Amino acid sequence: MSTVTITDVAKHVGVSVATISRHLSGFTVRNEEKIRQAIIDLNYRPSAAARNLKSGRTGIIAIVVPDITNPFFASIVEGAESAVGDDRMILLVNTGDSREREEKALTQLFGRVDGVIMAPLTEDEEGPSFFSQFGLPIVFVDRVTRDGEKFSSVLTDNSRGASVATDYLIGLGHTKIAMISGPLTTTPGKRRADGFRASLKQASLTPQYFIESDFSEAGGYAAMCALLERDDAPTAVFTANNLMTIGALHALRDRGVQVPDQISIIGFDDLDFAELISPPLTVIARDARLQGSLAMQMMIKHLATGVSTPPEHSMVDVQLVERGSCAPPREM
Amino acid sequence: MSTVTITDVAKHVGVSVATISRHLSGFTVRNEEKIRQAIIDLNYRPSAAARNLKSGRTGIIAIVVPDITNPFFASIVEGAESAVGDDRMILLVNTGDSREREEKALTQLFGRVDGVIMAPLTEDEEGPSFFSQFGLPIVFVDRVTRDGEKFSSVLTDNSRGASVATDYLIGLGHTKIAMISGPLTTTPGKRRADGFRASLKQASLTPQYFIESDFSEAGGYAAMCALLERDDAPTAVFTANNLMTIGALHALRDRGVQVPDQISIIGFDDLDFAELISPPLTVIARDARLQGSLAMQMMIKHLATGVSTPPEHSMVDVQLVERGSCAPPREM
DNA sequence: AGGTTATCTGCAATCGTTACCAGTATCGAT
DNA sequence: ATCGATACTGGTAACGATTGCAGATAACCT
Repeated sequence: MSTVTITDVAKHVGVSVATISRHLSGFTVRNEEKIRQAIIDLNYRPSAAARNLKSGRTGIIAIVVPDITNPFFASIVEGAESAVGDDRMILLVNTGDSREREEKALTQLFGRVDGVIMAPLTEDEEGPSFFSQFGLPIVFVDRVTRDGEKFSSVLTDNSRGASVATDYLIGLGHTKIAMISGPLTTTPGKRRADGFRASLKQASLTPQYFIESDFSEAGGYAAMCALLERDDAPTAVFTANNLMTIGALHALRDRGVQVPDQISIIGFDDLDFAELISPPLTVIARDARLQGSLAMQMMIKHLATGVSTPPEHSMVDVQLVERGSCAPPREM
Repeated sequence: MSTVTITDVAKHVGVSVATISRHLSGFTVRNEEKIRQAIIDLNYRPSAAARNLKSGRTGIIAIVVPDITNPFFASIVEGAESAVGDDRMILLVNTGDSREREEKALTQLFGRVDGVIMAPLTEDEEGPSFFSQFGLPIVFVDRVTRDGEKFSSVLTDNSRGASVATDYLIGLGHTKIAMISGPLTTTPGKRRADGFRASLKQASLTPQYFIESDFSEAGGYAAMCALLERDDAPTAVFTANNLMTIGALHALRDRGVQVPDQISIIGFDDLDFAELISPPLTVIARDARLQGSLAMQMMIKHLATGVSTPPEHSMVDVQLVERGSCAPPREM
């Protein structure tokens, strides 16, 4: 099969390997045309492995996500892909949100990739040395670590997003407002919970309907069921991510609870089909594709300017997309 | 930084590099414990590039998809990830369904990966030599090429799926049945159209409402609009993939057309939120995760058994998931 | 003790490319 | 004709790991 090396091409043309190499690197050489032809004739493709070994670079950037089937992360990846350029490729790692797999991935990634974009949910618990030890450029997406000063990041204003959602419900007249939260050990989980609590406090309400869940559809379902079983059920609920929103909606549907007549619901992160749901879903939206693209741009810039450049941080905005799943409480 | 080589470790322990290498490869050597300690102390990680160069293997398998934000492909990738094992990783290429990017990817992939799982929509037009020239093991997902005998594949019974959908609509009493088809240049596009036509013919109906679209949400939207503008509009529509189904539903919603009262709709490929739509969407479903996992298993098996093994082909089944978006035609 | 395995070791070649170094041909200017 | 500058060229040492070979040491047997 295709085990043609630069030496074969050199022999075929009758020049040295150095000349072929120079041609490949874009320098002008004497037998341009003959070389070009020989490369095609022999079906020669430079060995990426050998190049990596010499240059120390691989042209591959890794993206670590907890769950690629979550539309939010799929969009992150797609955004990153769109910004990756012609000379680099993306290596995807799906951790299933397991800390162990994440760590193993980082170890395996070393030497295979030039940098890593990390968009997982788990919070760093290892302290400052953990990520630094790998000696890899890292850009974090929506995650804060104790290594914060050393790595770039693309963040969401999570607490503001949660506040906007909560304020919106308060503005509609709700007082019995629930939150189905993500794990408080994660950056987005914690920040969104903070925003929720802050808004309630501002309105002199207490967070009596706060449930910590796990960002999964099943978790959202279970949490919603728990809320509905209370004697004094809430009239509005804020779900902290897209999957839990879907789970909660399933629960409401299964119980025959009418939205927004009996309960209002607002989710964090938009969904492609939010308008198709009945009623159309009101959400806090942000541009995931942009976040992915921004992260990739940072990485490329970092790779170009060298290791010594100080880390950058950018914050993408959130906005309320009002559709039909929230209304004033029925009876007050 | 971490530019520790095997030589450094060898010096540190006071043995030759060969010994370290053997330890790394699992052979028993004399100073096990000292070596283990030195590796930790120096934070040594073997260079993947050097290993690749020697062994000719990278431990990376590429997956080429047209659009990672399409839930179907996200599930394919997730399934493949789940089957990849501890010693390999996945490199993702998002082609945006561009034939050009696909070809470029294949070129770049050579030498970087041990094999490629191709799940793109574009049909091979280059003839038998195109994929073979790269000398890479390839497993195709839901795609037939002229190189068919040389490569393994995981296929869907597309034409049966389309027939089941069409027969279902016919069984409900529909005669004015539309199909919003994918491009006929793609395997799934063509096969699904074939199944649709075959079923109509069986029932002595003519495919007068057949529209060839592009598997995109916008395409589905436009096609649905075109159908609705006809004087003699269809009473049922079969959309050939998930994105076009979403587009068609948006069109119906925007026009205020009631489903299933005024029109019945059945889609190909299930959606997470199909039950949340009102009415819940009836679809032809298949197990995308399984397809991805199967493809990866084939690849790993192929890599293990060597190049000479004959290609395998497997076919995953489709099934009708009846929900609420189809009903008998109102007026006949 | 002597001989035979068995086990481990270091040396050095190798993988395919790039980059440094020195060498040669070509050219124009004197 | 000589000189220097310019433009290419080929030889070769890296890059960091693996592996066949042969030598060394230890273990075992008679």
